[in-house]
Amino acid sequence: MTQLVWFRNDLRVADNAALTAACKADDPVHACFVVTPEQWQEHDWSPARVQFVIAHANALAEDLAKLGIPMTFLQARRFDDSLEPLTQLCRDQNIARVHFNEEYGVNERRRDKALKQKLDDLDIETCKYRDQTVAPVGDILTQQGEPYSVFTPFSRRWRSWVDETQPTPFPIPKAIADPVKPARLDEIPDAFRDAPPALVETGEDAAHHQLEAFLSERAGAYKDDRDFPALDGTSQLSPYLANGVLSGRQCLLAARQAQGMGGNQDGLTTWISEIAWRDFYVNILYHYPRVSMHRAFKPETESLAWNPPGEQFEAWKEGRTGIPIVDAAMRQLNETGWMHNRLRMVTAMFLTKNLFIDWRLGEAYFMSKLVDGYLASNNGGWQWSASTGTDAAPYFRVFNPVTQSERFDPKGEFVRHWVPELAKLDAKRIHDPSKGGVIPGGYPRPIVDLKESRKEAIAKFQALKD
DNA sequence: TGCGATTTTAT
DNA sequence: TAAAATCGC
Repeated sequence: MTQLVWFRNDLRVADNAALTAACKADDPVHACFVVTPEQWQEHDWSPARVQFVIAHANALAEDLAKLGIPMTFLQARRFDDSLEPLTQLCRDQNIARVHFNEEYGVNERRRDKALKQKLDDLDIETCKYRDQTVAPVGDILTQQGEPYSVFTPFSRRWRSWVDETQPTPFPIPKAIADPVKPARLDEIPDAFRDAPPALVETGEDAAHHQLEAFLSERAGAYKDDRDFPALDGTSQLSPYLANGVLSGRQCLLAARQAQGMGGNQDGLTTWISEIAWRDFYVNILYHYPRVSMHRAFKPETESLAWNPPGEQFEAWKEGRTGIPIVDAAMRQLNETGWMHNRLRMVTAMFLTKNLFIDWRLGEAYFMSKLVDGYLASNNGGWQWSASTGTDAAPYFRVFNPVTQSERFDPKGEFVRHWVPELAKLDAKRIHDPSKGGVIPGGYPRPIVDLKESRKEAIAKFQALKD
């Protein structure tokens, strides 16, 4: 009776429901991971993310090898092509049960359903686990048994679920056999060769060190510092979370322990609510699959006539809009594969409201660059900014990127770092160099009038009501 | 986590 | 008369 664990978006040995279940019986355990480059391209995975995933799939194979669990790396072009090698592996290894943790994108769900049917025919059992979130997906519901579509009541319910349930992470399974030689993926698929340098260290241990360092050194100031992109105010754990090297549950438990030890309660509470946001958006994806099918959560916004993406879209992508904070943020994204969260909102709102370009194009571009690209959160964030989503920004509440820059980068340090053309401007002028004085050579004038475009966007949303 | 116009309030 | 509160997009 050999057990197979299929790893996908859960590249960890600690706190892994599928792995824990597979190791429970006294049976041999095998592991596998499927490389699907064309599917990844269709899903706009970035080179940074693919390289992160491959590095962590290798690290996982090493950790599993120490537990006596051999890893097989399978190759397929797309999800559809992955069923055949998976079932072949099951036959070769005489697998009795396949264990995996659920994923919630439509293509992933279709793939898993098709695999289950195939395995049923072969008399192989399929065991799936709701391990992507802190509270199992689908369990946080209103008193009427409906899914929440507003964050605040969701998070209240989520918090009391956490208090009642006191979830604890699964420990790393004990070794089930002698160590084996780890398998290794050496090839990076061609499309993903060109990536920025790794943002964070590789491996589950490194992820846990970073979590501990954040909680002991910076989480206390999180509430005060997290909105200032020039500060090191955020946890920087998102690449690990997005790809399952860390679980939300591990982060939550570590944060609650830090709270119990008297850490700054406000900072930790604010950070915990970010973990709740992650669960919230995964639940939205689960209950409303249309959001992962390029559809708006709010159907009436489907009729908005977005501007065709032309030169303005190119300028946004490349960080030459003439709005310094937008350009600084886009250059940070392009050069590092990561963007500060406040700036994700600022740049997304600028694209969707001031340039009035379809949020789907921005969503796809972010995915194509981010090392922490995570369907649920990225889609949720974009639809929030575009006012097409659940609990979205009201359409009339449009960020002014210059005001945001003055408020959250008051000395202009962040802008100065990423837009060196403007380095000589003082803190008064750097947020809006087109306002009086000479614009430094090579830096463009704003490609859009912020005031006018804001008014037009509000009018277009207003017209939906008539 | 908006902004600007208008009305009300404090002195 | 200026600051604060309120209103509507």
